[in-house]
Amino acid sequence: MQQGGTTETGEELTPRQRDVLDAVLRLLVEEGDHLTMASVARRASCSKETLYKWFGDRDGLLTATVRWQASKVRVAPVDQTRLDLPSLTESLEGYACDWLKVISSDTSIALNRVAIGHAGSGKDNLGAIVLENGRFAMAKRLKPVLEAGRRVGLLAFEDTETAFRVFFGLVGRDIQIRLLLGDWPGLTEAAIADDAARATKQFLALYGARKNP
Amino acid sequence: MQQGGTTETGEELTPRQRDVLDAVLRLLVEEGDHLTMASVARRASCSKETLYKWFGDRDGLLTATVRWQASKVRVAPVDQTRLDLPSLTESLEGYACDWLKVISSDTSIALNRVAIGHAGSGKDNLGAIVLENGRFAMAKRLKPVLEAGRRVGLLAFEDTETAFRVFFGLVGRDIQIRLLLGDWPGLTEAAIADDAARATKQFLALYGARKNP
DNA sequence: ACAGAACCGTAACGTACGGTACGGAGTTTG
DNA sequence: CAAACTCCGTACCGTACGTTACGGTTCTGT
Repeated sequence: MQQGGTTETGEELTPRQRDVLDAVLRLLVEEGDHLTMASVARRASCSKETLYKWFGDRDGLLTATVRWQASKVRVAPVDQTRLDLPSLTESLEGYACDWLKVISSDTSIALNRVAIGHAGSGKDNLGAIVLENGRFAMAKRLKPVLEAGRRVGLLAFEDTETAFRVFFGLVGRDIQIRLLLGDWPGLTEAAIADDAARATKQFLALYGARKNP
Repeated sequence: MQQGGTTETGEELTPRQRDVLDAVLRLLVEEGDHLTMASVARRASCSKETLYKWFGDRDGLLTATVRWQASKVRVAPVDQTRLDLPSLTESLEGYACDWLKVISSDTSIALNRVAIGHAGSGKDNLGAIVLENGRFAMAKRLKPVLEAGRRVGLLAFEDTETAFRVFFGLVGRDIQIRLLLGDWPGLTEAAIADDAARATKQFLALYGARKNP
């Protein structure tokens, strides 16, 4: 399962350090895991010695970068003031849009790629960090909405986790794996909106409560 | 390496060469992309010179390995003799089972990881090969079934591609990305069967002809 | 049996890169 | 100004690994 890990949220970073990590992020998008400590130092206009002093080693730098990006992505939770079918639909669609935008962003793709590469040579836990701040964070954010929907009789399901995973599948489908493998399933703003609407409609068709007695 | 690799299906390989590629496959599962030419030569009991003579360079070896694995995975197409709801359901469930077994296998995970890593440092087209023999091959295999189902009035959809992708999402959900990132969503034989049945049921609920548009 | 090709094992070469050391410039403290 | 600290730029070191080279052994055809 997800190990709790040190819950350092990527804070206690100086502005200068954030700049460095942003440079790493940009390099990661451009060169993938192929970036070298020298290229980072050059791009960030800092010395390698400083990199090692701040982040320990290459893996530490990568880990800090993943954490830093994760701390930036935190989106506002979907809050439910009044719950009716239109507002629930809107929440789900907005959530799906957010999610599709995240997974199709250059940064997310690059980060997932490097985390997956490291998961192969299982040295550090980049994969766990990415998973914790991606897939699991999104679940934590959506589940209260699903359960609220069930409480007021708009949704019907037994297991929240299962329902979430179905929604996840309906939204993401083959998009993430294709992007990671270098395919480009043309995700425009409009296509994302369409996808979000379709996924929401289908999810409601599967888990929407029938007319109550 | 000089590309020129067109539609080489991984054939014209001698048995000895296949043995070598199988060794690469095993090493890929064990060490990920971290394998060295020396380790391959040692494991396969061949000389490095032979590796370079046969496969050109490291990327050529990896490409040949991906092609070789792809040529092994070819599963028999789902054939439809008579089409009624039970047989369609069975076809879809069987297909989903196959697919889940493939994506959760050590070999598939290792291969997807290395292909994704290479897609990042976009040097060769491993990602395209994996995609072509994975996701797209599965689509080619299932689409005739879906269209046959529509022809006899069991299914209702406009775009076959869209319907396929929804089924893909319902089956795979978050499983592949979690496996690639090193998470282990406990996929037993029984869990796979359950998942396949659930996905099929939900797909029929969405696209079964009895349903409203 | 013999020549030549194919192949194995190992050694050697060159380079890329992670990690370290050091001098110097800028800033803070006193 | 001086001492202490931080950090940049660069040179340096050791190692890992891709690639090549070569001597020795097995296989193949005549």
